[in-house]
Amino acid sequence: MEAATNMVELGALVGDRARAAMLAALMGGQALTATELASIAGVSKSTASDHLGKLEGARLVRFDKLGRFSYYRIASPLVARMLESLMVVAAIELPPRFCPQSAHDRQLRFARTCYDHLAGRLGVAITQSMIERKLLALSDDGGELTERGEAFLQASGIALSLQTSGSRCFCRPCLDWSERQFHIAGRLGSG
Amino acid sequence: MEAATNMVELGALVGDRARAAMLAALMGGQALTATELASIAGVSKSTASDHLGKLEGARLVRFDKLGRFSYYRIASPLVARMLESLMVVAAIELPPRFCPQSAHDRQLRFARTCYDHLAGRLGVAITQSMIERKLLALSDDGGELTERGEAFLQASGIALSLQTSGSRCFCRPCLDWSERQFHIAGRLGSG
DNA sequence: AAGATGGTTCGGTCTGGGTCGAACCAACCC
DNA sequence: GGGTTGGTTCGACCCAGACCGAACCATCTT
Repeated sequence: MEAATNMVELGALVGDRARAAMLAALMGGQALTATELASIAGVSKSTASDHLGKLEGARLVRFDKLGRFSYYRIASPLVARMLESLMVVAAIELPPRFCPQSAHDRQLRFARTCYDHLAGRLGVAITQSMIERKLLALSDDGGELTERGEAFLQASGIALSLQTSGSRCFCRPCLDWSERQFHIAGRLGSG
Repeated sequence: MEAATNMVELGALVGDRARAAMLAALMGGQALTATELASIAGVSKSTASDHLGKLEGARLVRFDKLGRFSYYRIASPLVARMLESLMVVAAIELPPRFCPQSAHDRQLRFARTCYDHLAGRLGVAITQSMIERKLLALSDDGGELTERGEAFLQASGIALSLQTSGSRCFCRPCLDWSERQFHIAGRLGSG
């Protein structure tokens, strides 16, 4: 089963406290420096450098050198979606356990971006509201604006290029790992 | 970053040769016994039992006891999609390397089911053919049958309940890890 | 030039967890 | 009952890899 060997490598990469903390932080969408990531992960700079080297070697993250700073970020939307799906399963399938919340964690749960779209309590609330007001209809793997929804957005002055022929899905549901509710991914979510 | 701790556990679970081999085997969709999985993973029964216990503890797999046999299977479609996304990233993002193919692997690449829908060289070929003949249109996150496509399936005598109000998306693209091409997931793919 | 800061490389240490065999339990068959 | 096979538990072993500090290089400031 050679096909599985790469998956092993990938899992092992994510299956480390420090690296996972770094990846989770980078899921915020903005690039972070090596020292920032070391601080977040709670390891020394040398250890962080080692980890980041491995993540970069596996093409999970990319980095740009700006002067003496190395700005790391998630390598691709594909990687982001993989991590998101990991977080979803981690949040739902794993047996519940005691999980103390830091102030920073609470703040993150309120409003955060999920790589490239709005998430957290705020993102979920907006989505729920739109569904209740019948502006939006979501299924398991896709979703669409209702006619009322289109009119509503037009009226709100939100400009949207509604051509659905583009390569990116207009919106898709993205199960939020912190709120365990759906929010909106795709073009609509990043508006 | 407590939110990441569960993800670590999950990654570590997948990031082991034996467990990944078991999960990959179970992605075939059919339930397998502990001994079969031990053989596939190339470990002793005791080791396999240990691994399966951990996977079951994390709710990644479920098992039913039938007599003295324990039949293990993937716990949920959510887990299957997570593993699929891992395989996709593993196949694409990781730097290419020499990867010898066993006869069994080649066979698997030709026709396999991806948890619950058709995949492998065959599934990809069907999908490509349908797109070329303009029976099907796929975007990044969704897809739909064209009018020609609906007519074609009707004519082929393939019965489909086309009510899109159901909870499951009619079809969605699923990037194949072995062929690196799209195939069809969702209701259409399992028909 | 000198100092400060970001980042990497290199040895060396140490622990978590993957591994097995043996003993044991449970279900089936004769 | 006695034998066989599927599966789990336990104890002991061992190694991959996570970690750090120190030395080092690169970039920027003064």
